[in-house]
Amino acid sequence: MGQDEITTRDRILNALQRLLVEKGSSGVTLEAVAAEAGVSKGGLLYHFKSKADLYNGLARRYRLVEEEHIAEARRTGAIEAFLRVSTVESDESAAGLWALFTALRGTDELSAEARDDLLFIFEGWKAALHAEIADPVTAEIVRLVGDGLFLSAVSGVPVPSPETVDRILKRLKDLAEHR
Amino acid sequence: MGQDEITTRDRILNALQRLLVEKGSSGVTLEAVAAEAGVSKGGLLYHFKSKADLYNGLARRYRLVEEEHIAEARRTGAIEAFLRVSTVESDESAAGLWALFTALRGTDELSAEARDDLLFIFEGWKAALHAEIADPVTAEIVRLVGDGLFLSAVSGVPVPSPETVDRILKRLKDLAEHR
DNA sequence: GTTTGTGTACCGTCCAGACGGTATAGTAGC
DNA sequence: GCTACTATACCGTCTGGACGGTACACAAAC
Repeated sequence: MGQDEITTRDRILNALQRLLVEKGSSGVTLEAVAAEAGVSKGGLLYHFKSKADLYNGLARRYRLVEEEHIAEARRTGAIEAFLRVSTVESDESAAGLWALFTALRGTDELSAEARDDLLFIFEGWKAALHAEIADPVTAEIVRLVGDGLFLSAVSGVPVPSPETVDRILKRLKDLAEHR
Repeated sequence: MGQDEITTRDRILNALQRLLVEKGSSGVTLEAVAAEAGVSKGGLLYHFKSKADLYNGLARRYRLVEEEHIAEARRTGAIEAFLRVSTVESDESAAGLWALFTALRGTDELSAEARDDLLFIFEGWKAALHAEIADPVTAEIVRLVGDGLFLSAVSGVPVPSPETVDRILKRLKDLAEHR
């Protein structure tokens, strides 16, 4: 299998993500994921030996991707990167992350492993913000605004307009710099 | 049935809330809720004619309670009330609200009705904050910090210490007043 | 003032379907 | 001959929901 082709494994994880976003965790069955990925049920179970293993795989993939984001943000400016990332509306990946995050609690089909992978993402952003912003109270405010934006963007709660987000970003940058 | 006794209906909703918090939405089955409430399955279905109806009932109850909170907060000061409400860690009602909120999406067993009831709560707080804070950008920042706090408090993401919350509150009040 | 009827508040059982997971036999490509 | 699958059949379990029945309170009707 060539390295420029998408692996079946990734196709399966994409299918899981899509189903999670579109139908929610109750729509995720082994057969549905297999069908969505264009794979037989047996084929799916060849790659992921159980449903929990499937969720673990997706969580792990999110973590690896987000580690990259965070590392880059530490170079280019964490405040702006964080608020931009948190605002992504209608982004499939963000919606998937949220869907996985909410599916995670309340279901014991999610292992502590997956949970830790996802929490790591939040912790990683937190650490990056505190590294960049001297005052810890301001850093926490920025973090909470970002988490609030993420919650809004991805869960149907009213989301501020892009212009408002820009003004919020400017205000927070001011707070972080002088004073 | 005396008016000082708790109704069976409320006992059932309490049971649903408890199960939602402790086991998550996958732990919510008609039989489990009935058992938790000390009612037979048939009895449960007498009060709520389907699982969706059951969720609707809980969402509606949250909305009614929260309308009261918001109305009071408009009298006593929305900023502080909002951030305090959002910080409630290990509060059963808040945890239940969160559990319901996350169970809501991703399952079609939740009607638009229930969804609207919960979104109303977020909208209500938003309106109260904007009524109290002249500058809309500041008002949005306060709202997002609160939503971020709520997300943190209730979902396992790292939560700031109570002292930090106090300092955040003070900082936000300063922002809201002068300038 | 007891028979008759109506509504409310349940209980217990049953069932068709869906689900996770296992198993097995077979196939195409390297 | 091993890897990466497909296809199909099957099992045990659980679930939402439907259903029939029960107990009791209250009210007319006679």
